[in-house]
Amino acid sequence: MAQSKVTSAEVARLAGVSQSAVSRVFTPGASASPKTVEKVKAAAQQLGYRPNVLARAMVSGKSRIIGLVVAYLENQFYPVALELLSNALQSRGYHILIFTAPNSIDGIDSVMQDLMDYQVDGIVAASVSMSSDLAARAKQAGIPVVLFNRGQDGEGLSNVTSANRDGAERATDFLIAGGHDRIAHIAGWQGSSTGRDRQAGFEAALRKHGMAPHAIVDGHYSRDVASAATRELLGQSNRPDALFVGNDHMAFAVMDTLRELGLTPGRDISVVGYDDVPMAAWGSYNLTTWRQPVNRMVDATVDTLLDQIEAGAHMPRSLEIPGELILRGSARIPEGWTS
Amino acid sequence: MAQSKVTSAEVARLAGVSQSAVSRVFTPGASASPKTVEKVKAAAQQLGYRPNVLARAMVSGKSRIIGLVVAYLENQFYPVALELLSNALQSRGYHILIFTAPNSIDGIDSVMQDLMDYQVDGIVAASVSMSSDLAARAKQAGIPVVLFNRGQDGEGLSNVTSANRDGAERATDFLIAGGHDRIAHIAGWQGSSTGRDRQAGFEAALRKHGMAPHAIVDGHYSRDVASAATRELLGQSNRPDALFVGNDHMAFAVMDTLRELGLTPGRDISVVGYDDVPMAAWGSYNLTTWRQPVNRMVDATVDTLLDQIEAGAHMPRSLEIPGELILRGSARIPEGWTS
DNA sequence: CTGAAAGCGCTTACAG
DNA sequence: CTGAAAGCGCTTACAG
Repeated sequence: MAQSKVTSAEVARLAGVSQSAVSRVFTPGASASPKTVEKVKAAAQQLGYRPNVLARAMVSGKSRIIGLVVAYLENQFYPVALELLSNALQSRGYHILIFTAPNSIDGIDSVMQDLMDYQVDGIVAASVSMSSDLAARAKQAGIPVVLFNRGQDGEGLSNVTSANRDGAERATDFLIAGGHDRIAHIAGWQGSSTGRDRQAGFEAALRKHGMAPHAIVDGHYSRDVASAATRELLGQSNRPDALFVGNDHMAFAVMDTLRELGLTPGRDISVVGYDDVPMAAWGSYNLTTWRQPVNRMVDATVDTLLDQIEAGAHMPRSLEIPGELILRGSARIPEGWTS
Repeated sequence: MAQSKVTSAEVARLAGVSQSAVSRVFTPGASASPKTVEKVKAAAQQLGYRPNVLARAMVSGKSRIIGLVVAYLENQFYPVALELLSNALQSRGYHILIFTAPNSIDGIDSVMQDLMDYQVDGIVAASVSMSSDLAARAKQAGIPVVLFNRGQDGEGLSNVTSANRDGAERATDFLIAGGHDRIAHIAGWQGSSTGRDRQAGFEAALRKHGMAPHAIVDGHYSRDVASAATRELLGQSNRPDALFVGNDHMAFAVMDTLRELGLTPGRDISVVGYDDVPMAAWGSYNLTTWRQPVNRMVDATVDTLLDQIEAGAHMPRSLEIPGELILRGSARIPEGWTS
C-alpha cells in the first residue's frame, strides 16, 4: 500500500537527466560528471530512491544472496557460526537466505533446488551431506558450493573443517598422558565425515600407545543417545575411567548424566569434548575440549566462496583449520602437561 | 562456467508452444490444456528448467522473501525461534533473508534500508527496537513488519510477545508463596520492553503482598553483567533469599556464580528464570522458569505477517501469548503448590 | 560524460 | 485455451 517504490525513471525526471545516468550514479565504478552525480543524488534523496536489488540482480546475473543450508541449531556451534557468517558476508555486501534442511538426503535435494531457484550466487552447506548428483547439478549451474564443517564424499566441492582427525588424536593423547587406561569414545554420528574422522583420530592415538579402546559407541550427535550410552557404559562392572566425546553438545549431556550417577567429572572420571562452544566455558560444565576455531573456519568459508564467485576460482579447495586443546576442569591434567 | 540457466523461451521452443504457455504451466491457477501441460512438463524436465524466482518477483511484485533482523544468537531462545520460523515460512513457500543487527538504533536503521532494497515481502524484527521513523518508512513502502518478542514503542506495528508482565508477576507470586521475603530481581535490559514489563510484573507481585523488592538491578541480558550483579548482591550482609532473573540466559550465569560462591540453587537460595529454553531442562541447571511458548509465538508471528502480505490485513495486531510456570529444582516449591 | 535502446526472464492483460 | 505484446526496474554496450 502507500506510495511504495520509487524508480530510477522518476529520479531521472526530477533530476533532468536520463534514466541511464541515474543508474550510473548508483553503480560503483561507472562514470558520471560531478554535476550529474550531484543532481541525481539530490533528486534521489528527495524522493527516497534506492535501487531495486532484484532488478539489478536480473540484469547483472549477481543476486548478492548466499544460500545457507543448515540442519539443526540446537548445537550451539551452529548459531555461533551463523552469526559470524552473516556478519562477514554482510560486510562484503552479501546476505544469507536460510534454508533449514531435513536430515534425509532426499530432503536436502529438494532444498537445494529451491535454493537455486532464488538464483543465489553461492551456497554454504553447514553440517549436511550432499549427494554427488546434487554437487554436480550445482557445478553445472555454475553455483559455487562450500561445505562447512563437513568433508565431501569424493566429489569436487570445496569444504572447510577443522583438523578433525588430528584434533581427536591429540585430545586422546592428553587422556592417555593423564594415566587413563580405560578410555571410551562416544562418537559423533558415523554417517558424517566429522564423526568418522574424530573416531579415527581416537583410535589412532590408542593404537600408537599400544592400547585398545575401552568402548566406542555412536552418539549420533544427540543428547539423548549420548546420555543413554553413558548410562550403559557406566552400568557395566568394568567402567571406563575417561570419555572422549564427539562434540561438546553431547559432552554436556554426558556430564549431566554422570552427575546423576553420582560421579564428578574431572575427579571420578575424565571427560573431553570437541568444539569449544561458548557454553563449554560456563561454570557448570567447565569442559576440557578441543577447540574448533569457528571464526577461522567462517573466514575460510567466506574467502573460498567469494574467490569462486568474484575471482572465478575454479579449483575446489579443501581446508583443514588447526585447533588446540582447551584445558578446563572436566578432565585430569597430566603432571607437567604443557600445551 | 557450465551451461547454466535454462529459460522459459527455450522450453517453449522445445515443446512447440509459446513462452506464455510455459509460464502458465508453471503458474498455479493459470489455465492450460492437459496437452500443453504435458508437452511443457516433458520439455522442462528434459532441459532441467525451473522458473527464475527473481524474474517472477520483479513482475509479480512478490519476492517470497521475508527479512529477518536478529540481534544476538547467544541466548538460545533465538536460534530455537529462528529454526521454527524458517520451517514455518518454508512450508508456506517463503524464505528468510537474514540480517544481523548492530545493537544501536542507527545500525538497525541502515539494516532496514538494506532489507527493503531486497524487496522483501515482509519483515520480522526479533528482539530489536525500532525507531518510529523507521516503522513509518516500512509502512509507507507497504512492507508489513512484525516485532518478535518486543513491544512497539507507540507506533502502529504488529508485535508478538509472551504476557511478560503477567508471567513475571506469577513467577514472583511463586517465590513469595515459597516463603521468601528477600526477593531480588536481576532485570532484563531496561532499554527493552520485555525487560521493563517483566520488572513491572515483579514489582506488582511484591506490592500486592505488601512487600518491597530486596533489590533490583539491570542485568542487560548479559551473562557478565548478571554474574557481577549476583556477586554484588551476595556480597552484602543482608543477602537475598531468592532471585527472579529476567531471562534464562542470565539465570544460567547467576546459577554458575552462586555455585562459585558455594551456594546451591534450590537449597540455599531460590532462582527462577524466564523463557524456558531447552537448556533450562538440562541436568546441570534444572531451572525453574516461566515458559515463553516459542512455538506459539512463532505461529502467531507467521500468521500475522502472512495475513498482512496475502490477505492485505492492515490493522496492526498486538499479540500476547500466555505462558506457564515450569517447576524444576532451582527454587523451593511451596507446600501444596499446584500449577 | 551522456542518452536511446536492447535485454535480463518472467507474468499478465488483451485479443482471438 | 493460446499467442503476441507490454512491462517489472534495472545495467550495459553502443553511438555520439
